[in-house]
Amino acid sequence: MSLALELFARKGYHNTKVSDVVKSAGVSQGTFYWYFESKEKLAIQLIEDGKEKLNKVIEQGYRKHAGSVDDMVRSSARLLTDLFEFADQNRYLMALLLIKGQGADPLVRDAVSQTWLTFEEAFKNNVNRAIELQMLPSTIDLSLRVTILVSLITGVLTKWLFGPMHDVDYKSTYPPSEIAEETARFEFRGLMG
Amino acid sequence: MSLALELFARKGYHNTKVSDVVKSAGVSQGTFYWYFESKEKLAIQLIEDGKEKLNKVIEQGYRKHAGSVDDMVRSSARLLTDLFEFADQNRYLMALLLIKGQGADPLVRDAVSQTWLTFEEAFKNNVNRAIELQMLPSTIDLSLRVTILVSLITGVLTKWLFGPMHDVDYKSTYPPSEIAEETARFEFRGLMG
Amino acid sequence: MSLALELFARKGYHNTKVSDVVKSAGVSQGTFYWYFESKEKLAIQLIEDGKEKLNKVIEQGYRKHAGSVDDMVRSSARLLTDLFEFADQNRYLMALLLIKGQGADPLVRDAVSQTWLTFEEAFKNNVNRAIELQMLPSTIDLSLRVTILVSLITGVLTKWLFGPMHDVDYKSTYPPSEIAEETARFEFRGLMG
Amino acid sequence: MSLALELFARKGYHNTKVSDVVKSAGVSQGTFYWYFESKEKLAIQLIEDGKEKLNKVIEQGYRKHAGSVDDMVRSSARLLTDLFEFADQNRYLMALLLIKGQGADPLVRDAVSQTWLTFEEAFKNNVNRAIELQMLPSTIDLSLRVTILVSLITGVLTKWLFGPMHDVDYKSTYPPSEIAEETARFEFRGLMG
DNA sequence: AATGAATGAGAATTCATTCAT
DNA sequence: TATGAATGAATTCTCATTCAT
Repeated sequence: MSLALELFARKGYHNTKVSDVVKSAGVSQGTFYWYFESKEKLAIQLIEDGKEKLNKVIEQGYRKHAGSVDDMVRSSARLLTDLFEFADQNRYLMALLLIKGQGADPLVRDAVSQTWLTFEEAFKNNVNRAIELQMLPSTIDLSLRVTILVSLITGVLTKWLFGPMHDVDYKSTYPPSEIAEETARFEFRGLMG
Repeated sequence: MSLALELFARKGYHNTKVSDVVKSAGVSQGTFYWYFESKEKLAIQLIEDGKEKLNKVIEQGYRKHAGSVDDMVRSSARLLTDLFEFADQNRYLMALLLIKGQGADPLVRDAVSQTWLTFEEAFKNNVNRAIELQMLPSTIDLSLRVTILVSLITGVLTKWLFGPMHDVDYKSTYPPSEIAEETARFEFRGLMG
Repeated sequence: MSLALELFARKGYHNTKVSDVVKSAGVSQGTFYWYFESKEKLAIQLIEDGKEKLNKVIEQGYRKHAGSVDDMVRSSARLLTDLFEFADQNRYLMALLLIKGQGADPLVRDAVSQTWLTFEEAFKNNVNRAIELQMLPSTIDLSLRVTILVSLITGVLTKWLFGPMHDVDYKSTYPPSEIAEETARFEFRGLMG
Repeated sequence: MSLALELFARKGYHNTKVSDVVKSAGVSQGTFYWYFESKEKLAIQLIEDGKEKLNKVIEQGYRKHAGSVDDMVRSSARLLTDLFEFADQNRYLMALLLIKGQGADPLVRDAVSQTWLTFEEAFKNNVNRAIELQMLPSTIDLSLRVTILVSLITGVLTKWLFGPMHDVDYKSTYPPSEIAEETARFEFRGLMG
């Protein structure tokens, strides 16, 4: 299955044939259909499994106590570092979620979109929590700012992971912590208004 | 051709069949091949035509004179407003460039990637210009910040245009100017460090 | 038309597209159909025109008077020299008749076959004439020997013109007269029994 | 596969559609591509398999010991009888090699040409052997005579198998042995100079 | 559980021919 | 006469899926 994930990530959904998947796994075509209902279902399952893992990372960073501004930037940076590290260790999953999934069939695309909806929801909760704890000013356009924030994070993540040419094997020169801190600074300043 | 663009944008490259394109245009299958070498070449041509138009928008916003900080935010907001308005009026093109292109065949993907490389280059020049004019502090990690900036812009653009579900017909509640201004503020604060 | 002949000879009937023919002639596709009913008819016409020319060559060599054995070999060699020279000057025609024509459509193939039937007939008449003039012994298996004779001639002609790889641009090291004389010797000895 | 060979022989390469082949075999179109990479590869494989079989026939006739002139004619006649019998039992193969193959695509044509190159080589070796054994005079133009000899054989073979109209179902009135003997006589006289 | 041969519904593309101008 | 855009039927090939073993 992780072999299939790599293939989807590298070649895209449509350019990954069932025959490619079984070849890489060293089994027969028929065997594939004993394990998976269809190619589409396999892709959806891969995405949903990935969604769970991704959510766990974000939930762990969920803000619990109030703190100073410094605390806030630091905890944001920590969460983003976790996220970037997770992403780096799950490149094929991220490639499917960030880049290749949208070229697939409707149900696969929906699974990808759901993943990012959940992701955004988690961030919204986190920002809301910061407002509750009065670490951030409450503004009317919170939703817009969170939108921008999530766009910033996925945008940076994509570029950091895959570079400008969307190469699955791209390796950024920046370590996760550095990109996370810089992004957190953008985030903080942006959210502070 | 713009009909094909819409189809690519809506259904993706692989799920848009040549038969769909000709049906929507009301011509025969053979006629398609009188005008286009292949489906792949058509997609590439659409992307390259779009790239030109997109570049024109950005070039017009190129910074010429020094100015105050306020000037800078305002001129950035103006450029972004132009960009968002262009994107809004060329939703199908942007869908292909931002979302659907990466699911296509290698040469099509390359054309998309080239478009964003050029895009990033233009922004880098613009920021460099601002540094020359001493509107921005020169920092070592300019490249990283521009990367983040471009990620921010494409991320916001994608979400504003197509919403969280990547729906081609999505309509944001924010007008171009507002999203542009808010993004410019993020940008400015981020770039100022 | 001679351009079409060359294309048929080089690429074969099916691999020569009407679009190739018109391109080489510098006219439009439509114009082709003003001059020729169809691609098939064009090929047939080319073959039938060639048949006429080929027949003229053989008819000129038709035996009129009795002569010595030496006369006979010499007149045979002369006929074959004429034939080989004609063939050399009409390589594209010969390629179509000897090699490429059989890959074409039924009616084209028939035209080719008819050409060789006529060719064989002419040789049969010539041998008959030699028997009448008592230059050759009358044998029961004349027909078989003429068959072998014609096979010999077309076989040698093909190889001499196009070499072992059937290359239209092949150039034999033997001049027409030499190959003709050698073939005539084979012929004479064969026919004499 | 032998069904495909028959179709190629009867209708020619281009007029034999993959759909014809699968229809005659009673399988689906997809099955064809399970067994063969492409129509072209199938034709090439058929030709190369045939080449092997044809070579075996000629190799068995390879001259080993010196003998009288009579021996030579007899052994030549025996080889040719074998060849004609083989050809008669492999009419479809011979039709492809002798007639239809040249109308096909370049790679198929090359496979056919290679077959005849090998064939000629084998005959050249055989004649050389006869010269070594001093059964034939050594002459300068051996190469020319072998060329003529091979032309004679393929020419006679073609006519004997398929008649003047190149009809795959043609049946000559001469038995293999008779045509072989007559051809051997032509051959012998020709080679003796 | 596993195989691998078989399927068949399309897919892109080709090309001889037609036709309005 | 000549054009070139348009046609559509035909063709090769693909590939997710099925099924007998």
